[in-house]
Amino acid sequence: MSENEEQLSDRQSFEQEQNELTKRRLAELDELKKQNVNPYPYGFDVNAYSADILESFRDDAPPSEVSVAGRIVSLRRMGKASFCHIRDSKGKIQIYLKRDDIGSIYDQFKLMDIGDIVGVNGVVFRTKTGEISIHAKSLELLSKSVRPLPVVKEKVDEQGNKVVFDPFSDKEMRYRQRYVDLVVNHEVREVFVKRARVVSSIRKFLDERGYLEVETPVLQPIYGGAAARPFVTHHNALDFDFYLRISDELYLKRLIVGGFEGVYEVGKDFRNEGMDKSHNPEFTMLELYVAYKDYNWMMDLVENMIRSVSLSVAGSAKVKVGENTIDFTPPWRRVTMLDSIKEVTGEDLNGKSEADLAAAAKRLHVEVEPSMGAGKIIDAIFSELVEPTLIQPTFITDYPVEMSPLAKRHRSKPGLVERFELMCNGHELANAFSELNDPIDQRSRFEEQARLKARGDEEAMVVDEDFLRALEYGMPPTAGLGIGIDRLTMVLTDRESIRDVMFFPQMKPEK
RNA sequence: GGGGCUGUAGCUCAGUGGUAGAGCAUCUGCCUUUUAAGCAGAGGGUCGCAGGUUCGAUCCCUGCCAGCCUCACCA
Repeated sequence: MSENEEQLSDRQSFEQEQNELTKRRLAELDELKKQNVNPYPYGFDVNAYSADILESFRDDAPPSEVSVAGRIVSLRRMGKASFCHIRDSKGKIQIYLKRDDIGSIYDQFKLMDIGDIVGVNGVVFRTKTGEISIHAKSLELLSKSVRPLPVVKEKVDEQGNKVVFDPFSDKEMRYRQRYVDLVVNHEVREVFVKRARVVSSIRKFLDERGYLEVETPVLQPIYGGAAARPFVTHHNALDFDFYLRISDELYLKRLIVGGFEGVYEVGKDFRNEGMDKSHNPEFTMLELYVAYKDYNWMMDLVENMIRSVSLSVAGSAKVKVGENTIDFTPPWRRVTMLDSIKEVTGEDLNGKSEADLAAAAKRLHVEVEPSMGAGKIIDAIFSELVEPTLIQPTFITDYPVEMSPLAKRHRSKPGLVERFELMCNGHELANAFSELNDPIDQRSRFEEQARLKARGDEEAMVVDEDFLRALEYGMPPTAGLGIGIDRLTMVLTDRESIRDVMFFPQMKPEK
């Protein structure tokens, strides 16, 4: 079937899909056109918003006239007078329409429905039952809705709690048709407003310190900077397969080599792996690299930055997340990975051989594979036993070198690197290190990764010769940081699924 | 990938091996300050898809599709 034929067939199926409700609305649309009403006009002069009107209304003030626009979300018709609520970007407000006041417009209004977008001009007043409303002098259809919206009703009970009836709650539909979710479940909108504030407050914080926001390639000939499987795509003109980036790291460090002393990028990374409550195939990452600094300095910066983000987004350094209250007030606890394991399990793994580590894992009922090296065993014990216990923001420091091929060796602890992860609410929020800038060591670390890859580790890194060449020219000592913006937003908005902080989380295509 | 749960009207959900149900929404009538408006009446369904068992399947069985939870994997 050709593309055109498919489109044609889609249109036919849309027509077949029309049910009684849709047909009814299409008939109303025709009737409005017959009455010379343009159901899709070009604009409307708005001069007021629902929430502002409700806030500024005074019973003893002279009546004020306003023009508002929004979507009809509830409707109560009583013969020759009607009430409806319209929702605009700031909230909703009741409209009162009386036939004797608006004449033929009232007949047009009878052809409108929940879901239609209207502009209203009228006078603000308070009804008998006390609700601040707009007494319409005119009403104009701004967009006719031909597909019925879920109708959610709510009331406030005696205790002052909002009770919702028939909520639009089907998760699949809420994600696939986020536009409906946003219209009907208005509180969803708040999450995304906060998300935008997370990003803008990070930008403000970093810009104020003089770091330069940059953009680096999403399509990369070699992927790197993280342990993950990539997506592959094809460039036709070059006849070459590119990878969608799994991280920005190696490009940003090239810019440090080039002489920028502080660069950051906020962008999408793509990882071709499983999906769950904290993983989406594409996600947003902040990466920051600052020359002449190390990971200790970076911990200070992260504390200050996230405190400042929390203040901007939540209005406080303390945030309620599920059952817990998380306090981002610095300083945060800093503990080495091995010490944290010792605290939780009583096992001192410092300097232990691989066999000793495997035995310790067995004692702790942590499953390990024979193929796992020392670093992976330690990581497995940490992930399973320690990570879930870390609710308050905590820096876990000094990781085994074999887990961190891009991090600089620890200045005093053999076998470890200068790396930290920020743990919070039982999850990792950030990852950072003193960046490895020794080109000889970097080459041998890549070669070790290549050996792992040859052994079947699909997530091992590949050797990036151009990146090595850049390091050979010389990179200053540098501190690097990555923060998962989605996960940070989850904490700051108290959402337990990454899907709830993304407008359009990945879904299998509808059939 | 394993396990569990789910899919019935526009929305939220009951339900049964024998013509498919409710509330809200919709439609008709009445109603000029209602608010989960109300009163009276009416219409609306490929019971996710495809097979199988059966005289008969929305229900039982198998496969598939999609979603959620969970484990594994994974930053």
